[in-house]
Amino acid sequence: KNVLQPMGWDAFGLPAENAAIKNHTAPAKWTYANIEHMRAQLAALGYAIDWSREFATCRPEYYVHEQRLFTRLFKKGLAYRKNSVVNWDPVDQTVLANEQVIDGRGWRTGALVEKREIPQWFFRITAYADELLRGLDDLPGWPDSVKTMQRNWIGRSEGLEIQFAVEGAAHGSASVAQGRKPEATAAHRSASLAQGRKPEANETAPLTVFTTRPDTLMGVTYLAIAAEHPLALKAAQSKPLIAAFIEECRHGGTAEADIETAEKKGIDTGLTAIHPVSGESVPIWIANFVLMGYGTGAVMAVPAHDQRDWEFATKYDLPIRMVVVSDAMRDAVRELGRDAARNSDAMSAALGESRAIDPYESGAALGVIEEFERSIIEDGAYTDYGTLVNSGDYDGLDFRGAFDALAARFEKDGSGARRVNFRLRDWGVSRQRYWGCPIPIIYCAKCGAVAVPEEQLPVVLPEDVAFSGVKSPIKADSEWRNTTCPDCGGAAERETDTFDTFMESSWYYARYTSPGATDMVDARANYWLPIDQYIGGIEHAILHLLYFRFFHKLLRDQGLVNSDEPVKNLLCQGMVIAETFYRDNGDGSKEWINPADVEVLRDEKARVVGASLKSDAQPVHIGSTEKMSKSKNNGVDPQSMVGKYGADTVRLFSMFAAPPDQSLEWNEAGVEGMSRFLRRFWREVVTHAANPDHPVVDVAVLNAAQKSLRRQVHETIRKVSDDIGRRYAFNTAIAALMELLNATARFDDMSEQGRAVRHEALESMVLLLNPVTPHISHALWQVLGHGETLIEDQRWPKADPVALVKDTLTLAVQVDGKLRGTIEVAVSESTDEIERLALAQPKVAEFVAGQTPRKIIVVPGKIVNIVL
RNA sequence: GCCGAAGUGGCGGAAUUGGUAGACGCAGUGGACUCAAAAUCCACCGCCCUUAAAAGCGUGCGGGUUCGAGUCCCGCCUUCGGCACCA
Repeated sequence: KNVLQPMGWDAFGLPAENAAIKNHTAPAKWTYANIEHMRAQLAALGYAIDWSREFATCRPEYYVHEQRLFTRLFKKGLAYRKNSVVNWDPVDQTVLANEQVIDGRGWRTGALVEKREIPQWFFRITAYADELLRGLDDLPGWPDSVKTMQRNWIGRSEGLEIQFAVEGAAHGSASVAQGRKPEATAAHRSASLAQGRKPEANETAPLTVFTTRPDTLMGVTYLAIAAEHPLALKAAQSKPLIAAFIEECRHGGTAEADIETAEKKGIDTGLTAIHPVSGESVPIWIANFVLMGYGTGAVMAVPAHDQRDWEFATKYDLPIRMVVVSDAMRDAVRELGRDAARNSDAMSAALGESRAIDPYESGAALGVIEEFERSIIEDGAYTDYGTLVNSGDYDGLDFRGAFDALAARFEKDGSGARRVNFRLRDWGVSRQRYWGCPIPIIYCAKCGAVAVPEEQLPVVLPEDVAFSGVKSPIKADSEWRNTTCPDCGGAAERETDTFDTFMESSWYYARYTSPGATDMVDARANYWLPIDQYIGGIEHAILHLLYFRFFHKLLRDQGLVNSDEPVKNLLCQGMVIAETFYRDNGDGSKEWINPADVEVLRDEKARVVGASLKSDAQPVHIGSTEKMSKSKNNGVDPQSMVGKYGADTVRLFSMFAAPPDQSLEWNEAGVEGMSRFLRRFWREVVTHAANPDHPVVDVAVLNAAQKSLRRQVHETIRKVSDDIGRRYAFNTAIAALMELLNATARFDDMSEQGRAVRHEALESMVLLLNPVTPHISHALWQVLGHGETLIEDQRWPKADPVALVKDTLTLAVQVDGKLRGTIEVAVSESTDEIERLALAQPKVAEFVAGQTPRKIIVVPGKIVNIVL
């Protein structure tokens, strides 16, 4: 019960390098009844693809398990269908991956992409958001970085949902103070922070916003809604400019990165909302950075205390109203207020007792406050928590106080409520592909979406389909598509989307425990799960590792497994990265060229100045350095190295190159050294074994040199065990073994005990290297005289505490923190004697030069620092 | 833009809990062996000044804490991973 290692699930789907299929130039009739068929077809086309590592759940015989799970989730409401916005390639009429949309890195850019809403299937992962978040606290064997990323991704936030009544009439200039100067704001302030007036009966349903900063509510100067918001669409009906803006928002990627980095743009709807506390009218804008998918698709904008709102307000000349001051500012004003309050103590009393404050009552305080407000207006939002001002009844409260007071107020009149919101969105599992596991749904005009009954599962793909150019062939295959409704028996159509391959990577580990099971897994799963040690790339820190945890909980709730989490210990490897090279195809797409086919040109300082294709010597563009991937064609095949040096050398080399959690730019320089090390090791063992007797170490009679080598042997055993077993630091484990080999080679004692110590050293090294170089270790174990036993059956060596005992230590001696010499002291030496020896050290004495040290710091076993 | 990492010689990297920066390996330089080459072995190998020694400088940049900082704190820069359809 030990280690499960994920296999390359990239091999699940159709290989991206199969250009014939991607470009729809494959034979018109394509038989792909199952993966085996597809492999044969690809082989016939000359694509050598090794499917032996393929994970089996993409095979039709496993469809039934996923489909059965899906139909059960569908009936429980955990799987549902809704419209979702995707990146659409209008030229190829296909869904684009976000990767393909980003300018300079992918195939398509801005204008060539549009957003399109298509119906998609989702798994309700958000129903498990809280459990997925809390579960992270019970995963001590996971890296903190991954847990932090998952916490942030799930993004639990507490806030208020607040309703703003919408007015039909266009707002006039009188509604909100337009000026952004402090004087104007002050003037405005006197105009009204009056009692909230009740919204009148409205033509339009109230607009609900979610905010985590209700303390800034009185600073709201506009509302922003998503381009897809119903209110925006309604406004577009009568206003062509708004319709044009919404259309503009339909272009550009759907990726969060695109939205966050895009220029902030907006347009006034002409509609206004009524502030629920002040009763003021605030304009409603459409903004490209507000997403329909997040929260309610509408936000309250507080430019004084949110940087994005500030930028938007500055750009469109919307008012900025300060309603929170920093605690430092509050304290400063309090001081000034105290000074100025000989007669009227209102200011300090207010600040001290949380009553209404008016900083403008004190001339000195006014200056300070005005300065603060000016800095907000001119330099940017103040986004930290602080004390409320300009907020009527709420003046003087802090964040928590304002939150509670406003929550109570809105909950009382039903115009708002406390709410926990998650950033996490439901998992879209539909893919518009013609391979993979079909989604077992039938659409009936009368009954709607109906799950295929379990006894009719699995739904399999048709044997023969015809490519029709741009669409998934099964969508055009009316014979397969047309069916009857399982409920009413009427004419109906099958869902033609298939599942995302993240589905397979979410349960393969569980299936591995139960080969041949008739259900997804059987009782064997509970013996093996959770996995003790899982290893995977850091690029999966969020999506795969979250879906995978979610799926495990689904399996648990189906009664298939009895644990809460799939994996106890997680090691995330860094990426192997490599440079990318490409040529523009002239249609916005790029042809990616493998680094092996490229000649990199360098100047005399070894800086890269250009690159050309080896085959035609014509220049190619140099892209960014990225993780190796099929889509960027920047993978390197270690097979040529294996052919030249052997698998053990290549394994040793890749383990030695860097610690596993660090990313590494692949470079074959250095493999020669690994080969050299293994050859030396081989020679050392064979030379030693030429002498057939293997004397046993007698600790009592060892001389100093023998003791010293033996100590190094056992220190190495201890270090390698810790490096491999606890630290996953294979590179330093190998370095320690190299040092031990160097020491052993220098050790030329041919006496009986000399050979005994050498034998122990070499035998230990063979055992310690076995996990990394199993072939050579296996052979050398035999060479060392173990003809009858296998190294695979040996116990891992254990450090002998007797061998580790040391008599003396070397201490570094610093003068004023600078290293000036070292001293050799007995392990048990007293501090006083160490101080005396340190001061007596010639180099140290020179720097002390007769001065009396102010302080001598002795850190046992490490260092002495003499402070002058 | 946001979240998570990383930045140390010519190169990959080491320094595990704040305690001798550069282990180990590559590349390089000099030497031994050899008719010669390969292989192997020995020595040197951060920067600066220098015949040499000594001193000084040095872990992306700018500050700070500490007897002592690659390691901790504050502010930046650059690179990599993720940002929901690459998987």
